[in-house]
Amino acid sequence: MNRKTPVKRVRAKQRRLSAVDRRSEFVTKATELFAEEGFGGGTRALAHKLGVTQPLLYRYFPSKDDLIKEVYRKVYLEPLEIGWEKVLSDRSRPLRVRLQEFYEIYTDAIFNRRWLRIYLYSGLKGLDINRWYVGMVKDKILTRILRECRHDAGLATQGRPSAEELELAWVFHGGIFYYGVRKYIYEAPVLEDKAQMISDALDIFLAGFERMAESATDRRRAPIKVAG
Amino acid sequence: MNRKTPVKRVRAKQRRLSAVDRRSEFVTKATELFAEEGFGGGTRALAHKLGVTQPLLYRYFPSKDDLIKEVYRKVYLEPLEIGWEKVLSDRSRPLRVRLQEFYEIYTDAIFNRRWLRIYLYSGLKGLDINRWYVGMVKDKILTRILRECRHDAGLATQGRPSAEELELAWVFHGGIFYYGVRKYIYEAPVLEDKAQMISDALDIFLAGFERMAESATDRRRAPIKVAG
DNA sequence: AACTCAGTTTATCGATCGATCACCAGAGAT
DNA sequence: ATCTCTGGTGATCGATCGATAAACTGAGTT
Repeated sequence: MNRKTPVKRVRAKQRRLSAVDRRSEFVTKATELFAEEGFGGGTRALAHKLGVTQPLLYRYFPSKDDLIKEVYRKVYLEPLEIGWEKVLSDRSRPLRVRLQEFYEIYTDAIFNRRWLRIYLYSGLKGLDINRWYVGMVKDKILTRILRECRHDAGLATQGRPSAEELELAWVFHGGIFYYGVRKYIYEAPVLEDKAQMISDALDIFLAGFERMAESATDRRRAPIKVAG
Repeated sequence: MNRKTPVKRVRAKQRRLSAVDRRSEFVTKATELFAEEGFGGGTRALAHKLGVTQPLLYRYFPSKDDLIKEVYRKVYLEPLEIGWEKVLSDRSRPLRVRLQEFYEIYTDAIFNRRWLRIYLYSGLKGLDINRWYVGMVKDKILTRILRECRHDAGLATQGRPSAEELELAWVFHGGIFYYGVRKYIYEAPVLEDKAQMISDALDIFLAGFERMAESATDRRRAPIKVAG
């Protein structure tokens, strides 16, 4: 072993891809990696997942941060492609059925390990896109649900929902969301029948909304609150 | 400037602390740091927060991981010091009042940026302590609440709650928890009156539980579910 | 057969990370 | 005044990080 053996370096069969394919493969695998390791996941580990070397990343993205932004875009925008608004607003079907179907579709889209973990990691970073998403949920989902509920209860559907109504909807929505967190982040045992969980949650939400609507018609402000 | 000036290196006034004080100061500041930066936060940044040098950390902790474990212990065990069970189980007071008070105390303890962020970060790491905490919530809080609810509704309080009951309680609990996440993690606007939010959430949960209890006495299994 | 050019690799840089070691400093005991 | 014990510092190591520069490779064009 005193001679520098010219081993010819059997290079792993270099798999060439088109630029667009390679780029999207980077984003896909980066989503997987960052979902597991957080955004601190290394560029070398990412390259390894693709079976390429690390500097190749920088032919497609100026920096790791740009790659991360692409991951955000993909993760946040992907589930939005399904048309939600229609399901909620189609008044030819009963409200209860619409809500059930909407939340089954919505949770089918976001209840998976990848989406939830990326969402939580990005939330902890306090990025604008996360605030944008929360605002979107409020405007496109909760406000719409409340409007339909008011319509269904024979109330005026004008203007914005009250802060208390909105909070009610948030607690309901958050309760369902937390089911996904428990199952896919904490990996805790949950009620297997997701549709049943949604149905039960809807039962109590709708009952609660009716109760609130009734007391709101009686008095101007419902003094339900019990002193702590 | 051609001579090596012996500037005498005015060393920052070395603030000596007792071993126990310094150690606990490390844990406290580490909690702050890790809450903001995640557990990837650097040991040098931590030392800087104490106004000491980085190697000093290793006189008190064998490794960064041991420090992290200490942070876990402190964060997870601190809010447990308040006696919860008593508030929930004191049947001399109305159930509604007990639940309201319990959740006000509980959320006072955990609804702050530090606790919630450490909790989420540790949850994403999938550590045992996180599973332990979730199990604790289930056994010490939700199961107890359900037992009191059953007692209040004149039902049998034997044995474990059904999976569906438990899920109902989880959705309720998760809805309240998500209020804290929205406020302190997403920093989104929330209904300012936390007690009001708890009161409203309790209203719909209790109404929902009664409904469920009624249908459970009628039929053996409530076929409420609407096909999706 | 020689040329071209886009996809990929090798080698390496500077910064930062957790961790180790030898040494320093100062309050209390003798 | 000296010794001792302990909290604290300075210097530095090896590993790993994101990023850059230059060289290589091979299918398509001429």
